[in-house]
Amino acid sequence: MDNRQRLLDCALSLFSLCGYDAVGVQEVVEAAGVTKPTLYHYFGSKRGLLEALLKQEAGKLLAVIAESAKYHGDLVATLENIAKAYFHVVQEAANYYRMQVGMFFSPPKSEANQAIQPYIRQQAEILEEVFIKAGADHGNLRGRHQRYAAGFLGEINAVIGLYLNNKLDLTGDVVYQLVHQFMYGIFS
Amino acid sequence: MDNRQRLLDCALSLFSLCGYDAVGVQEVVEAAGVTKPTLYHYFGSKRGLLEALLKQEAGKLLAVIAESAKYHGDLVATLENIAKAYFHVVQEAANYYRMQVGMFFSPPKSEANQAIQPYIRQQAEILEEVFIKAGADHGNLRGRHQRYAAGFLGEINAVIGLYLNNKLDLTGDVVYQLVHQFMYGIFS
DNA sequence: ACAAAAATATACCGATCGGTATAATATATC
DNA sequence: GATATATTATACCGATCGGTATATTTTTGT
Repeated sequence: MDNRQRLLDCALSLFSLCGYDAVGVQEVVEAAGVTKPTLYHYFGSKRGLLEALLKQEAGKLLAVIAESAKYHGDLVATLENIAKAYFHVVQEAANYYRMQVGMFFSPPKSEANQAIQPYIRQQAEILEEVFIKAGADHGNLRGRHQRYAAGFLGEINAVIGLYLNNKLDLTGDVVYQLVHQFMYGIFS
Repeated sequence: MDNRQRLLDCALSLFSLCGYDAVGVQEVVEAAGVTKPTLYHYFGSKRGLLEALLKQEAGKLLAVIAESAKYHGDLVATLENIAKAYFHVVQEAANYYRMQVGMFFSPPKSEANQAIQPYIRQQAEILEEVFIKAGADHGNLRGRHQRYAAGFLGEINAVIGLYLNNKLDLTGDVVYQLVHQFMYGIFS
C-alpha cells in the first residue's frame, strides 16, 4: 500500500543522483520493486511523478524556511535563522536539496526547470520580504531587496555546495561568519 | 566545410536551452543541416561533442577570468575586475554561461557534471588564489579563502541569474555594489 | 457474501535513443 | 591523371524511451 511512497523515494534518489532526463521510468519502477502500470496508476506520467515529488518535498522545505524567516526587527538574527534553517534542511534531506538546486539551474526549457519554478519563486518571495521589512528600519536597503535576497541565497548555496562536496562542515560558526560577512563585510 | 563548427554552434544552442540529456543526436544534426555520420566523424560520440564544446568555450572563459584575476595588492580592485569579467562573458556568451552553470549544478553522476568538473575546478583555483594572495596583506582572511571564493562566485552567479531572467541590468553600478557589499557589508 | 472500485501484473505499442557498416563523393598529393 | 585521404550520405542496428490495452488480484463498502 506504500508503493506510492516507495516510488517517490526511489525517484528522489535516482533523479537527484543522475538527473530527471537520464533516469528512465523503467529504472524507477525496478528500484521500487513494482511495474510500470503501478507508477502510471498513481502519477499518470513521468512528469506527474516529478511534480508529486516536488509537491511533497518542496512543500516541507518551504514551510521550514518560511518559519525561519519571520522578521522581528533584528536583521542579523533573522538571517542567522534562515541560514540555520537551510543548513538544517540540507543535512536532513541532502538528496532533495541537491536536486532542487540542480533543477533551478537546469535549462529553461527543460521539464525539470519548469516544474521547480513556482517553488523557487515562493522561496525568493520569502527572502525578499525579509529585506523589504528590514528596509523600514534601514532606509538604505530599499530598492535592493531583490538583489540582496538573491545574493544572500547565492552565498548560502555556495557554502552548501562546499558541504555537499565534503569541503566543509555546516557548523554554527559557518552560520555566524556567513551572515556577518554578508552584513558587515569580509573583515568582520 | 565548416560543418564541424556548425555542429558545435547548434549543440551549444540546444544543450543550453533544453539540456544535454534531453537533446538527441538526431536533433543536433538536423539543426546543423548534416547527417549523423558527419557528427560521429568529427566527435566520435555525443559525449565527445560535449567535450569538444567545453574545450572551446570553457577555455575562452577561463582565459578571460584568469586575466582579470591578477592580484596586485588591491583586493577591491581585483574583485571588481573579476566581476566585470564575468559580466562581460555573460553578455557576450549568455547561452554558454547558462549551460556551464547548469552543468555545474547538475547531478553528480550525470555526464554533464562530470564533463564540466575540471573547468570548474580551474575556475575555483583562480578565485581562491586571489584570496590567498590577499591574505598576505590582510591576515584575518587566512584559512577562509575557499569559502570566500565560493561565496563571491555565488553572489556573482546570483546577480547573473537575475540578469538572465531580465530582472536587472549588468551595469558598472552593479559591479560596484556587489563588490563593496561583499567587502564592507550590506550598508556600504 | 457480494459487488464495486482500487491496485497490480503481463504483454505490448510506435518512436526515439546513441551508434555504425557500407558506400559514394569530394579534396588534396603526387 | 591516378591515388590516397578526408568528408558526407543511405540505410540500418539493438536497446531503450514514455506510455497503454487488457486482465487479474486485492481491498473496500454494503
